[in-house]
Amino acid sequence: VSAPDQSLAPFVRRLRLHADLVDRDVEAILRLPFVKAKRGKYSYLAREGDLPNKCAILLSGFVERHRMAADGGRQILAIYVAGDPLNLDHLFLPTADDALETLKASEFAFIRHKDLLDLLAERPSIARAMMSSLLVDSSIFREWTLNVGRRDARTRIAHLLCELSFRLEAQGYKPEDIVLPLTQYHIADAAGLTPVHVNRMLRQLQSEGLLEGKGGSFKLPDWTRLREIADFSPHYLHAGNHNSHLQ
Amino acid sequence: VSAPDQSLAPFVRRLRLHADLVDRDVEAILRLPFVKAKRGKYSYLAREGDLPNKCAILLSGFVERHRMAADGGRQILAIYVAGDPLNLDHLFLPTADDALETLKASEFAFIRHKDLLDLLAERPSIARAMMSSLLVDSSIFREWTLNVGRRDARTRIAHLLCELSFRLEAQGYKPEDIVLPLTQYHIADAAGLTPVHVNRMLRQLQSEGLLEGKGGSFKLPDWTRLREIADFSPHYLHAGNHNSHLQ
DNA sequence: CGGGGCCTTGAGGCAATTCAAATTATGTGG
DNA sequence: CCACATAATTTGAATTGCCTCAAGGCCCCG
Repeated sequence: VSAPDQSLAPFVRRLRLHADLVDRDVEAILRLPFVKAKRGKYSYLAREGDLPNKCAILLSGFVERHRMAADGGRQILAIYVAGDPLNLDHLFLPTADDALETLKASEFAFIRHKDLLDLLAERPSIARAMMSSLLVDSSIFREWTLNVGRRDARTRIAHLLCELSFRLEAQGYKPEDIVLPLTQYHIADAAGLTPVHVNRMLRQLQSEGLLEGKGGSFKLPDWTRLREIADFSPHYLHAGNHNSHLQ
Repeated sequence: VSAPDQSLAPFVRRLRLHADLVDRDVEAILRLPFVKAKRGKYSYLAREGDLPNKCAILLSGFVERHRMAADGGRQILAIYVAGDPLNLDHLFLPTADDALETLKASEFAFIRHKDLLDLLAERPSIARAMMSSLLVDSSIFREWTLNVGRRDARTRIAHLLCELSFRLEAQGYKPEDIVLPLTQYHIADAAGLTPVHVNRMLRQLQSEGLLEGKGGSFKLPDWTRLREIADFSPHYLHAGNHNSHLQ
């Protein structure tokens, strides 16, 4: 048997953040049938009300999930990084409740629901890993509510940047290589602020030496101090919390 | 065989909102071993960092889930009603990331993780129902982020009340019987506002005829109009969206 | 019938918004 | 590779929704 295609390796890395997988599990995932696809910047993968029959895994790039308010306001609800599954929800809920849009040119693997469900039925340890992954995503949604509901603008923005940076590092990126492809509009919509005010806060963070770069690509030179002012503690991400404690 | 205890019937009703269950499924759930318990008003069921080995199902009453910010601010992240499972997360993630606290005297069923996991392994349709339930909860978390991030105070509060009322109705309560046991502090912490401002908004809603009662027990006399000003549409609750579309 | 939690109201302040305009990047076709 | 169009950032000034601080009143429960 030849070595399988490594395209889904980032997905494996994501699953391994939260649960143990043995080699046979990994092989089974890598052998999943999938269709690879590329999308340009600001391209919609799904819209509210869609009825997808495939799950999308983000292999490279960045994707954002959002929902609209009646007055036209957009709330970004999640930002996905390489390795993240984007819409496992539709394995069990038919209709999409959010839109998915790329933040930059990105690559995806589309996996048919049936193929994924078969795998989960066959290999319980993969099913557990996927459950953990979904539940961590859920915990992240809650942290975003806390962020938007109870933290001031500066803290809120810092927290968002910390989380993304932390998740990218957990996925194997080196801190010094991390570049976030966010415009100030995206940060505003993720933090529940206006772009104007985001701008002022970013300049403040910059003058404090906590932030570098601009034009949609930020770097974080002083991770430790940023973390403090961001009220960021990574408990809620459950990285390294494996579920081997269960029988 | 005698008719099983009906204590877990509200849980069955919750699961049936999102997925189909046959009679044998229902029986299997009702026969789960559980410990019944009562708790008074404002009693903690769990705190951040706990390592529970049982899942709690809310049989009657109300429970709230919250997380704290560094400055002492509390963000309520979910409000649970009779039938809701409170912490299925711990089937797959060992440590609690939020606190759970009763809003009034309530009853619970505690089910050992092992017993629940065995049931899920044995009856895939129940596993699917539970997945749907978890994913709907996840969608609700996202709606709360939108609510807090992008809606003004009046809309935000109205939306919160609409959602609770809708979910209670879906669980079988008659609209005219619905009484929400929330203080203005709870509404404030759920909506990301201060109690003072909540008070002013409630009085405004009251003067518009959209709200009745006070002292921690609200009624909604004009559901239709409240729904409009609340920017509430129940798509995100996926009630009645069954997953029989698969295979 | 007394006390503590919860609600109510007012006045002043501030963080974030709105509106508007100038400046700087980005990308594309010639 | 430059010119041009468009998108994104930056800055200022005025406004406002919500907050803070403070005090008084209600009402439930012991």
